[in-house]
Amino acid sequence: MDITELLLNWYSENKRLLPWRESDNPYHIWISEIILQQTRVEQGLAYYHRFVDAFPDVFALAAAPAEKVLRLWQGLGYYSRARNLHQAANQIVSDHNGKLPDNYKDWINIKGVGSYTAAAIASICFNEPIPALDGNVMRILTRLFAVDQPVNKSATKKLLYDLTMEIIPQDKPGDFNQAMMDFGSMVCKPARPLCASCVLSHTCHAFQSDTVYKYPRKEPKKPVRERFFHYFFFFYPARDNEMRFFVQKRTGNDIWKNMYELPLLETKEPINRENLLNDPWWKANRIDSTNLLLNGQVLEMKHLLTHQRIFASFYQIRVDGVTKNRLAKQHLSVNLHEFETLAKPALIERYIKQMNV
DNA sequence: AATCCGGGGAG
DNA sequence: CTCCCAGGATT
Repeated sequence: MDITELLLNWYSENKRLLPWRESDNPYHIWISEIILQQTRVEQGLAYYHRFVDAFPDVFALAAAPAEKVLRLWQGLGYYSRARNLHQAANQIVSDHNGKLPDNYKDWINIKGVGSYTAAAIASICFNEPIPALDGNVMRILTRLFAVDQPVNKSATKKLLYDLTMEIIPQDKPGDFNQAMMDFGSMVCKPARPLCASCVLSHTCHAFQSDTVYKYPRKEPKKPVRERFFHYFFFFYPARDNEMRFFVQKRTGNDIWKNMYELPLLETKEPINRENLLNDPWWKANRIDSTNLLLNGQVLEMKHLLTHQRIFASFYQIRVDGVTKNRLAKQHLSVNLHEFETLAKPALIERYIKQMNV
């Protein structure tokens, strides 16, 4: 038996039972593929259920406010996926009468859909024999064929694409692509792959030469950027004695675009209390910091992203009437309940939760 | 072709 | 801690 046949046999006996596999609705496949980009199945599962429940079809998704889509995505990361998905739904409704594309070429033109996702949808839903190269697949291939080039290079990806083109079956490309993903996550795992029980080990160049640990090769990545965020929980009692505080929406090309956070003073370096109070930020926000922070409590939190390390300090400050009015001009005033409905970074969510303890 | 964009789980 | 996950857009 050849690789393809062995793999499909393995798949028929070991495939994972996943909700989107019980459906032949391209919308479900599409949503699942976007959610699972750079995201483990276990992490994405609950989001998938909530998402298709809230937005059962492309029309519901297109009609939804962008803020609601982003809020549902909260905690999943890579939020451009949510923004693009919403744009894509509107794109499909306005340009395609709400009919989802039925081929690779048209899917690749949809916002947020790249070569992998277009290949996955086209092969699973429409039987187009196009390789869907994700991290799992590239790991399997580099081991199977002992590919020495680093996988985080586009030239290597092209090579692996051509290799896969050789073994993808014309009759069931969807099963093949999904089989590769399951096989990669269950057998040909990043660490401690199950070579002893692998049905492909006899043809695996890495296994045969006892060099599985060398693959996939990766070019070292550059060090992460460090950032220092100083968040201010400016609170005040409203007329009904309910606590309200100020938040703002992040704009520009930075992390957490369009999500809500507390008023933020960012510095390039760690900063002491005195320099913090003398920062031009206060003048820019027209706040008199002279008597601020004197006995406010500070909460330190470290937040790790793939490419950034954020050291966050949270300052709780009760503001007087004048400061409140100043802040109100450039910030949104909310209570805890209202803030709950807004999309916010995991760091902010973590702070709010911790605060209530 | 390189860089940026999140968050969480495994080891 | 480090690495990786059903990658894509931007530059």
